Amino acid sequence: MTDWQSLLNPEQLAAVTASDGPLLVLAAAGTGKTHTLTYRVAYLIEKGVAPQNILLLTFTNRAAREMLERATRLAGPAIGSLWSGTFHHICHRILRRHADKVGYTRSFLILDRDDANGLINKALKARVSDLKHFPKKEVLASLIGKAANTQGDLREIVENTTFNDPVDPEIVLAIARDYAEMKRNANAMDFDDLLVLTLKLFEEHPEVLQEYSMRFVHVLVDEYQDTNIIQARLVDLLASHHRNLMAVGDDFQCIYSWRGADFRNIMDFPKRWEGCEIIKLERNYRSVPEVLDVANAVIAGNPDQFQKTLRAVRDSDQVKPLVSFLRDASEQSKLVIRTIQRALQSGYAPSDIAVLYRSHFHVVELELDLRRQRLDYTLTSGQGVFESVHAKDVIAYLRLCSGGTDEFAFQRMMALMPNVGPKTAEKIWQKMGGQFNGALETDRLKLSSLMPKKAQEDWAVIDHLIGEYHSKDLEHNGNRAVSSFLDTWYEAYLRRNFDNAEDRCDDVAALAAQFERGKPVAEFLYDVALMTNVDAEQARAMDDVPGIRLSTVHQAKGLEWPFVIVLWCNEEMFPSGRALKEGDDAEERRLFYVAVTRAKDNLFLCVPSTRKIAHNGGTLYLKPSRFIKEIPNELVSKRYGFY
DNA sequence: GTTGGGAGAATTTTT
DNA sequence: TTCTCCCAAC
Repeated sequence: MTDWQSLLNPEQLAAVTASDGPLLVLAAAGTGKTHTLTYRVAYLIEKGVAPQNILLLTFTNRAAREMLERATRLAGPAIGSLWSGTFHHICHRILRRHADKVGYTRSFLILDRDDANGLINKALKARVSDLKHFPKKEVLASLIGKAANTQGDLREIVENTTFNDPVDPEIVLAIARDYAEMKRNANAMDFDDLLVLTLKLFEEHPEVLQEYSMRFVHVLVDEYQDTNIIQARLVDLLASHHRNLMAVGDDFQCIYSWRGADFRNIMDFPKRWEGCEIIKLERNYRSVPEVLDVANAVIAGNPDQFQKTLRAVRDSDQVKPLVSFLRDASEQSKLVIRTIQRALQSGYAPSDIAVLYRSHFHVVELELDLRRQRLDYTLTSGQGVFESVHAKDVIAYLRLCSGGTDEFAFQRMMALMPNVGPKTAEKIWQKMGGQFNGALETDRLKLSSLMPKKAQEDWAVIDHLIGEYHSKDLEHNGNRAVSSFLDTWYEAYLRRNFDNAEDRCDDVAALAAQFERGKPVAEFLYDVALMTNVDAEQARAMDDVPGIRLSTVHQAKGLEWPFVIVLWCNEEMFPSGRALKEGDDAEERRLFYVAVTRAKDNLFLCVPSTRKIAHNGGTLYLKPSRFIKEIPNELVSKRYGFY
């Protein structure tokens, strides 16, 4: 028997050993949320609950992996049969079994953002002639996504949004309908559909819901404050039979409302789950009191929260967080680099240091300077490896190899052929009768005969590869399939078309290396579809020595570093001007709170006073962030200029 | 219909 | 500085 008492503080112990029934754990930053959740899993298993009767829902793959690893260490390998993963993963898993009940086949495809935007663009072009005075595909995608994630009325959303030019909601509705129809015809779901259709499945097929709600005796949800209405509803349904629901979250850290997250879900949890127990975790093990004082001061600016105060467990180190007022980006860069070098000299490892910022473009200049100084860093924001064109090409090739009808992979491969553009590709697709299965020789022969003369030679190579690696051979030869593709054709293609072909090849090789762990290709392809650049970087960093971490605040949630530097604490930057246009500053303040609470020992806040405007070279004056002004003077040291 | 050049715009956060 | 769109030439 495990001695839980010696491993946990009284509040954590209460949460871990809570009896059956609904339970809300309000866990402030750094109070051992993950710790508590993993011990809860281990406790349940020790108590005799079978792992396959436990469902653990998270928001990121990283959190899922981390908790599973830790719980395995506590409870042993049997834990493998526990269901854990992101909402999207679990929904995906469920839909693979029941997709036929919501109008799809079980071999449905998953659209990434580019695929989805491409379809929307198609609908847009068909409906609107004057594209200059109509919202772009990205804007339309976000409107449609907002409607899906909030289960709201698209017309209302359009009517309540301000555009440069007046927009007829009818046209947007028509485009949304076209988009939905195209998805269905292609047997494809976007990310939102995974959630929406699972909910639909449960609501329309009580027998399916019953199977899962009976199976999951215990449902545990991490980061509950970031659930949107669909996710909250899914959780309610899944836990409806046994009523053993443990929701863990921190309303202070709700930072995804632009994606439909609604922190009222956590505020209303006690109402929806009557008689639920509430436990607050407020003892912070992470940070020195100087950092926590700032964090508490920052969040005090927000109304409408569960009252929680971070209480330090650690002793003071007598060093207050530092606010540095600087002239411009280059001075900021210099200061950051000097700070990093001093930290390294005093014995910190590069991986102890993180540089955080509101938006990816804030870090571009610093990245160049770090490279010049030959400091190792890991950048996780911006476009990830899996989002790059070349990675998608390779994935499309793998999808074709693995058989089944996949119009998106088909179109992408066609576009790589010389003299084949969108029109020809579409024509060939039609002549193929709207299908191509790489596993069927008849399909491959037919396709080869339809290729234009100029593309024949290139296609013959690909056709040969697909033939060689079709379904059954492919299963455990993913990396070989990819390296053959690279060696016999794609590398040459890259060299012909790009001057950074080397880098692209490296990315592809890294992708091939993902197979080394013996994962079947089909599974790999599903994972890739739901993977983010954070996951990609992490997979890569496993072998490398991780350097200084450069990350957006969003990606930094749940992580901690001894040294944290926050860039661009200015109005318009942090809080972001765009976000302010959408609503009040409460969410930006929560985001700033998340940034501050990542720091264990040292916190540096940078406040440059100007920035360059990228295109015309002009200079823009920036006020210090309101969040800096809200911190009482005595809680921080202030430094002006670069010494 | 495709391709490549050139001009122009643009920079939130992510499953 | 990097992607994206538009137009003109093959």
